[in-house]
Amino acid sequence: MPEGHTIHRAARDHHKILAGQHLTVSSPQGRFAEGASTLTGQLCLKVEAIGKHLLYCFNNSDVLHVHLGLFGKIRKFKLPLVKPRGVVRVRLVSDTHAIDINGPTICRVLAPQEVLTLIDRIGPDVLRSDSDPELAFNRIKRSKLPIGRLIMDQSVMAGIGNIYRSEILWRQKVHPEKPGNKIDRLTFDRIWNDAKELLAIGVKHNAIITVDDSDISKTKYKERVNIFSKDNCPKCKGNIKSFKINARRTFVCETCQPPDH
DNA sequence: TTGATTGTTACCGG
DNA sequence: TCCGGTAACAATCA
Repeated sequence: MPEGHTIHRAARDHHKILAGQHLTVSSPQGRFAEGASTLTGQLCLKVEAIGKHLLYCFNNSDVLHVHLGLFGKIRKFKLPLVKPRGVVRVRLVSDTHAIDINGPTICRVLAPQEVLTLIDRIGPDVLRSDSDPELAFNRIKRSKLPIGRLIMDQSVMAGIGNIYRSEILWRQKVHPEKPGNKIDRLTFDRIWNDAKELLAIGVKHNAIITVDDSDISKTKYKERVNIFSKDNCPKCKGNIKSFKINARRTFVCETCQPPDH
């Protein structure tokens, strides 16, 4: 489920519900996230997203670090507590709400130094105002790897997932197999800015929307994207080609995104 | 039951 | 050292 927009939306939402409160942290099914229950009673200071990572920061300088991976889910409830659905790894309870986290690949408590190490290996996040896109461009321009791989490499730049990758490169007319070192500055800026805008739309609507039509939030998923998992290009009607980059499906219209130039 | 999936990491071999 | 491929892990649904 999650690309960067999902995590940023959760962070914003959870901050409202949890910050400034002493939480109860538990693991209802008994599969304990490492050390999480020790956070019970701690004051939650803030919740923030860095790339696809969620950080719940507490008064004692501990941080609950969550990464949803491919299948992780977050559910939010108003009190009173309801029975957990599926295997809930961690349940965070404030005065008003409960948050259940199912299926994360990472769910653990970090000490301050570990948080710094984590932040250090995450590239600039397109959704954060404190990000420096220069760092991403420096990596890309020195790499022979395909741009489709680089923009989804969270250490190069953070936030883009498999759907946004195909959609952004199509919108910017860049072939996903073009090597990073052939991407000029203007093209990189277009990719970065488009990612920023699209993910922000994603946060707002809680959905991946990459077509330009307005009032699109009510339509079906398939109508919100241009080429991902589609057969024909909405612009030129030509065939969409599909292949894998890094074991993930990628889509390209080789008419609108010519392999050269 | 099988396969696929909006993710990431570790490990191996070239 | 770099890079591609593969497996592993997570949960759910068609």
